[in-house]
Amino acid sequence: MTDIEKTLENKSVRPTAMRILIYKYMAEKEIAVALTDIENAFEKAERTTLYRTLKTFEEKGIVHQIDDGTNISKFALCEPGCNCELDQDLHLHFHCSNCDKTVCLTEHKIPHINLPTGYIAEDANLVIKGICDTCSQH
Amino acid sequence: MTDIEKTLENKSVRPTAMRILIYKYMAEKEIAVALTDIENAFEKAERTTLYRTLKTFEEKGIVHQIDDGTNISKFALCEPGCNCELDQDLHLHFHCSNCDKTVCLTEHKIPHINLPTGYIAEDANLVIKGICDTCSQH
DNA sequence: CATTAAATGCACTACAGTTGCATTCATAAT
DNA sequence: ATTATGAATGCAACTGTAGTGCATTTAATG
Ligand SMILES: [Mn+2]
Ligand SMILES: [Mn+2]
Ligand SMILES: [Zn+2]
Ligand SMILES: [Zn+2]
Repeated sequence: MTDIEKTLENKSVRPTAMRILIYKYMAEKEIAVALTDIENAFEKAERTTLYRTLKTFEEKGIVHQIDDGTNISKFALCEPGCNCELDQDLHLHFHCSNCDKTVCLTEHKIPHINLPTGYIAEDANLVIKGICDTCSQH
Repeated sequence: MTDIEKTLENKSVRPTAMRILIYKYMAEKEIAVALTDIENAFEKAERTTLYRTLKTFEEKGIVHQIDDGTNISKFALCEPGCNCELDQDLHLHFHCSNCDKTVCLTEHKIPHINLPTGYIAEDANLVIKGICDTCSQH
């Protein structure tokens, strides 16, 4: 049994062939991926299966969904120990307006924000847009 | 000439009947509105006209577009003196998961964030999700 | 009134997201 | 080993937002 299979089983997700492929694909990519990215990476992939796989992964805390402002949902593997299903891993995300990639800045947490009276915060999303490290070198 | 007409002309936007109506509608609403909200508010409204009106308003700095994480673009009137077309009015937004409304917290600016080396910030979007002041009272 | 450009209305496209249902597959019980 | 069961997948279709092309109407100008 491979590491990926173990990871999936630990999260109560049956390690099917497609799920393992998707997990591996996301692990190799260092950036957040869209449904369409995965679809294009595997010629034989069925959009619905990918969609439901990502949904399952998200529900089981394997990936987290990212809204980077492009109106296309991105997904990234959760770090080990990340409890984002409890909204307790509020790291920020960076979207490069040049190469269009979105990355997790897992070490950079969203600072605490004081809200007006009556407002109760449950979750937060912070996206910085700009030029990524790769693009700024050229 | 009404105040609204003056405001539009000051921003080099011709104050047509529909534009005045849309502006008035947004001014009366205290919350951010979606294209569909406006469409439903005026039976006779043409979706394309609303779409292009909001686009014009945004280009001329009359409204700013808000990505509140719902994947439905919202719009809100800019405060007087807001220069959001220069990405210099980085206030945060609050989205209520109960009543689904989105509000500008114009007094609450997005704190400065230190990024890893090589990353250049140009814009930022911070959305807090939770329970709004109205919903938390009940 | 005639000219001209902006604004609007209508039709249609593009695409991410989503769902229903039939089929296949894996697992566990018999 | 066979069968029963539910999960996973494949296929088709639908939804809703966003966006574009083009003809027509409207408003400003001389
Ligand atoms: Mn992330
Ligand atoms: Mn705002
Ligand atoms: Zn880049
Ligand atoms: Zn509310």
